[in-house]
Amino acid sequence: MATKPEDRRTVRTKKLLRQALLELIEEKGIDRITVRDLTDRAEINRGTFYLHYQDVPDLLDKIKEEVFAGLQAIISRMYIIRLMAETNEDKPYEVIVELFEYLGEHADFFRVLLSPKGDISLALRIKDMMARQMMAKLEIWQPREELMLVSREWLIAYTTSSNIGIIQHWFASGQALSPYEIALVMTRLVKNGPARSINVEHLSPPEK
Amino acid sequence: MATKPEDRRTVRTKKLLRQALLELIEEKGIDRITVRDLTDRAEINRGTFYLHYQDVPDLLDKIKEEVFAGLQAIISRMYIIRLMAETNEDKPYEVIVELFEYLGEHADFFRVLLSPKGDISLALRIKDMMARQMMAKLEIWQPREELMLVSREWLIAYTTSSNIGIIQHWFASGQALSPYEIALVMTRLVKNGPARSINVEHLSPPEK
DNA sequence: CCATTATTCAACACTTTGTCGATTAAAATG
DNA sequence: CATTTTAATCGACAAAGTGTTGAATAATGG
Repeated sequence: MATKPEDRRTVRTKKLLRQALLELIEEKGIDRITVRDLTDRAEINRGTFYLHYQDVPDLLDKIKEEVFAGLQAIISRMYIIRLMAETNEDKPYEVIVELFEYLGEHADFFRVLLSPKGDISLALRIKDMMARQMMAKLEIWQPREELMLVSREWLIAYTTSSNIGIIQHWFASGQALSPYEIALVMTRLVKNGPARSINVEHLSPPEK
Repeated sequence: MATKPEDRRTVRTKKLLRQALLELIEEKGIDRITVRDLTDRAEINRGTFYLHYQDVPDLLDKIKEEVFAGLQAIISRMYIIRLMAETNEDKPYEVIVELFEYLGEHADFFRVLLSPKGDISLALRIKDMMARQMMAKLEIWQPREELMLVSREWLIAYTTSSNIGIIQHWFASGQALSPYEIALVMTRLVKNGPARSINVEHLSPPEK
């Protein structure tokens, strides 16, 4: 991946456009952003935009690619099944801590793009990464699908989307918890499931 | 809500626009659809569009409102906590069956809008409906938050997004399961959680 | 049948788009 | 430092989309 170092000017232009895009998405949503909006905000010539990108979605795609590589690296080390089956102490699974640390480092990007005004396809791509990883591991660890309560397909759909949901809510909360704390929350939920997490034995049903 | 019955012509126009919009979203995604695209596809005059809607997002909003009412009615009868805490037999929670029946009745709409090319805000709105409902019930059923493994906030983020994930995957699979079957899958996952669903006791770890 | 109203049609000014050639400014190179 | 290379700017362009208008036409409801 060691490509030629880019001209300082193009680096500056791309950086300004990235920043302008994130700001504008937050302000008016991913649609409704024109090339002129971007270049006005970034204070560059409109023609310059077309020297680097085809259109607004293309710019977004290029920016996404930057973070995908790092994300893929972490997710590929994530053994959700190991988390489910092995870890017994009340400690967060380390790779999940790393995941949230990485997300936090690129918070300006993820906070905007995983928000309601962001880009649905980003969340889907992350989900897809997790799903592939999980399917590969699951086929080895539990080859007898008939022993499972639900088939792999549905378990994966369930788990990946709940994980994304926790990530999205973490940013929506303004990253209220530390990577360690939120990883612990996720670990507990995955290991115990939602039902046991409410502590059924101590419920106070209104009338019963 | 018993408003004046609409002129046949406006009913026809709105129906054609709805159909055209869903087709075009599927073909080219929610962005990139122009008013001209819509009116060409619907075979109506471009000016007619503006007699009913302000712009493309406005049309989408109006169409969404149609199904929200019905959805809200079902979700308000959904006691996810009851599902978690009470039901012990291996039967799907009835309200979830109803939910999937309703989704199936409006499959043309949900299939497109919950897909990758669809509208992120629809899924978020449904999640929000579920979250409000769940928070209200949870505060009554488990007033002592400190007894829970994770706080209400995170439990709700986890549960609602996993539910949306199952719904999205159901449409992505071409509604491969019946409402009863998919409701059973969801019931099992919510009650047992992902970890127990893989049947940990019978795992075959590669080397261990 | 008639009054009402939705739709059509052509036209309007305006914005955005994508591209282009010529010019200017900055960076890389030796 | 001087020279070459390349990025950015500028103005202009046709094409397409936007949102609105007023007059003509057609369908509807009573």
